[in-house]
Amino acid sequence: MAGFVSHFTNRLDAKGRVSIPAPFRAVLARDGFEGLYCIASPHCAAVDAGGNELLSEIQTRLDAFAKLSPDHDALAVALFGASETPKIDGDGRIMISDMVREHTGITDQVTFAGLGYKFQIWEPEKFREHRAEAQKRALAMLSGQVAPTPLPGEPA
Amino acid sequence: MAGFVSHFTNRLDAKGRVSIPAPFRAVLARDGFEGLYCIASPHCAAVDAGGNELLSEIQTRLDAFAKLSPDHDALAVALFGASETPKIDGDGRIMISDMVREHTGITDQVTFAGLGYKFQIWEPEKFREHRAEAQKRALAMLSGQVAPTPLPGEPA
DNA sequence: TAAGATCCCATGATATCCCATAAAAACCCA
DNA sequence: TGGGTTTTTATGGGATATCATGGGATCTTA
Repeated sequence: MAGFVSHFTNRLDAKGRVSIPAPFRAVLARDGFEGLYCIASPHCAAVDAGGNELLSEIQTRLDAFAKLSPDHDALAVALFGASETPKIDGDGRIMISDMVREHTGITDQVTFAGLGYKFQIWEPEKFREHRAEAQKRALAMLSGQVAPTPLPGEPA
Repeated sequence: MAGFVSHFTNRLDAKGRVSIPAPFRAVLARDGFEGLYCIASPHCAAVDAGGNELLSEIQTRLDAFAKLSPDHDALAVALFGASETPKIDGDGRIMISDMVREHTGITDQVTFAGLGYKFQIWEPEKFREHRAEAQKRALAMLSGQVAPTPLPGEPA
C-alpha cells in the first residue's frame, strides 16, 4: 500500500474537467472517501488532495488546539475555509474550481503529484520548478543534517 | 534471505516491455509487494527497484518529518514524485516508462543489478562503467580504512 | 429559462492478458 | 556420469480491456 505515488499530467477539457489518474483513483477507492478532499497548500502554489487519510491528518493538527479557543477557530477557518470536496464523476473526472485555478495558475493542463498519504494538484510548469527545488532540498535533508521537524502538531 | 544478487541483461521488446530476471521475481514474491516500486537514484543514472523492503526504507526517511510541514512535502515530492510502481504482468514483465528511459538512457537493453535489499535498472554500457568505478572505490575502501558503506560490484 | 453541472456514450491510444515458441536450465534415471 | 526428457524462461505477437478525452443530452438551480 504505497499510497499516492508518481506523477501524471492530464488535459483540462472545454468544460473544465480533468481525469484523476487511474492509480490515484484506486488509492481513493481503497481509502473509502466519497469524492475528493481538496485544500490549498499554505506554503506553495499547489492544492493538496486526498481522502480520509489526509483529512484525519488535518484533524490531528486541529486537535492540538483547544476547541472554542481563538487559535482553534483561526486554524479551522484557515483550513476548512480554503477547502472543498469536488465530486468525482462516473468517468473518474473532477471539475477544476476557480479556487484551484487561482491558487495554482492552472489553465489547460494539470499535474497530479503523489506524496504518499496525499497528492498535489499543480500547473505543470510550476510543478517542474518546484520539483527541481524539492530535489535539491531533499538531497540536503537526507545527506546533510537539516533539523527534522518535531512530530507533534505545531503551527505552519 | 539472499535478497537480490548477481546481474542480468534482458532485451526490451517492441512494446517497451522487459522480463524481470526470474531470481529477482522470486525475491519480490517472497517480499509480498504487489508490483514493483521504482525510484530514480539521485546519485547515478540508475533506477532503484524493489518491494516492501525498499519502500519502508524510504518511508522511514519521511517519518522523521511532520506531515503537512514544508519539509515533509518537499521530501515526499522528491521521493514519491520521482517514483512509480509498474505492474508486473503474468509473464513477469514490466513496461519501461519514459521516466526510466530518460534517467537511465535505456534504449533496447536493460541490465538488472542486485544490491541485496534492492536492485538497480541500468543501461548495460553505463552499468559496466559504473561497476568498474565502484570496484576501484571498493578496493580503496578495503585497503585504506574508510567508514563502512555498502557498495555494489559482485562477480557474475 | 439559460448557464452550468451531471450523466451517458463514443473513440483512439495504450496497457494488459493470453497463448506460442525457442532456448536454456533443471531433472532424472539407468 | 551422461544423455535424453521435462520445466522454466525470455521473448514475440494477436486479442482484449482500460483509460483519457470529447461531446451530446439531461438535469439543477439561480
